Amino acid sequence: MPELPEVETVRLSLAEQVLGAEIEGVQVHHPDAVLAPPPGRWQDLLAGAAITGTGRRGKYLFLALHQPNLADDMVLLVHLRMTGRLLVVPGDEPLEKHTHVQIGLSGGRDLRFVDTRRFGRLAVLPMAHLGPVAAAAGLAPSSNDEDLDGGARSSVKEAAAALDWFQVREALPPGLWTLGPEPLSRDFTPSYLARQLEGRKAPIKRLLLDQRLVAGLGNIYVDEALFRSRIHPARSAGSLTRAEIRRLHKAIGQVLQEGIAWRGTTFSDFVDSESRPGDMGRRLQVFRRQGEPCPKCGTTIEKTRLAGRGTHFCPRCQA
DNA sequence: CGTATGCCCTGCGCGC
DNA sequence: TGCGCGCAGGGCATAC
Repeated sequence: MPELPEVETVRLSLAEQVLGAEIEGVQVHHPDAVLAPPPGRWQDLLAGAAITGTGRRGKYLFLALHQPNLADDMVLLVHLRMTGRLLVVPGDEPLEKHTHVQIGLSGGRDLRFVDTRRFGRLAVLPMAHLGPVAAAAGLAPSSNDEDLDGGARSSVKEAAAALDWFQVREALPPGLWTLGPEPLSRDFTPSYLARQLEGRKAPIKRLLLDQRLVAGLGNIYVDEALFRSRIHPARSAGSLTRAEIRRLHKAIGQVLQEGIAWRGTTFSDFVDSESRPGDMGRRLQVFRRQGEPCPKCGTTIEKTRLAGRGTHFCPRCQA
């Protein structure tokens, strides 16, 4: 299940592999995988575009696309959800089952979106319409002024018009516009976290999974951060002391950094764009370790259900 | 507004 | 060996 470290791992490997590549063709094999524009428009819209940048915001991954025909840069938005994979493979490789979108690149390679469970989604939109989200994701538009002469200029269309962006905007996931701060940025401070938790009765785990509070945490890293800060996942958020909030804030940063450093957690599906699994799984201290001894105190790790999710914790360390 | 629930979807592991 | 069932869960619609 790709969370922030897994999405960042995919972004980094994609940047190595496809930055500067040109898109030669697009085939949408499963229409449900694309939110917008309609599947039939992808080929014309993307063919000839160059991949000029990568970005990430929470669990959303972005590729910046520079199409010489268009006045504005575009963005390919990807959410991997549970089992989505973005793979770069030789273009003549047989299509793996559940390959929903196939993007042919210069150099005879394919960028493929493969997703067993079909929860993942792709979209193309004008970069300008991502607004502040684009900047927060680390995307910067490139100018078309330099590579157009007067004749070409008159034929340039705006990406907004080409994409019928009103429809595109309607189709985008609403959660994209309400993401909380990046947990590894300066915006995510202990005092911000304290303000968000103040007076809240909900279990701390449920709030940490809410992308509006902080962007990019999922089930794995929430369980790990709560273990490392010695807080029971069912604790009422408003009952956390200042010391506990400081510990939690620190643990969130550490566990995410560690996840990125080890290139993500692989249980079954997750791989980066070179199909390499991540090594963080063996570093996890409680997630999917029910029945094993707690690495700190030896007590048997338990698994319960909280906020609709499997929840792992040490009943002794996390009082 | 805050919170709880069900849905989407496929593969896998379990019990019989 | 085969079959059916439950589980896995991110995000969102819906209900209260």
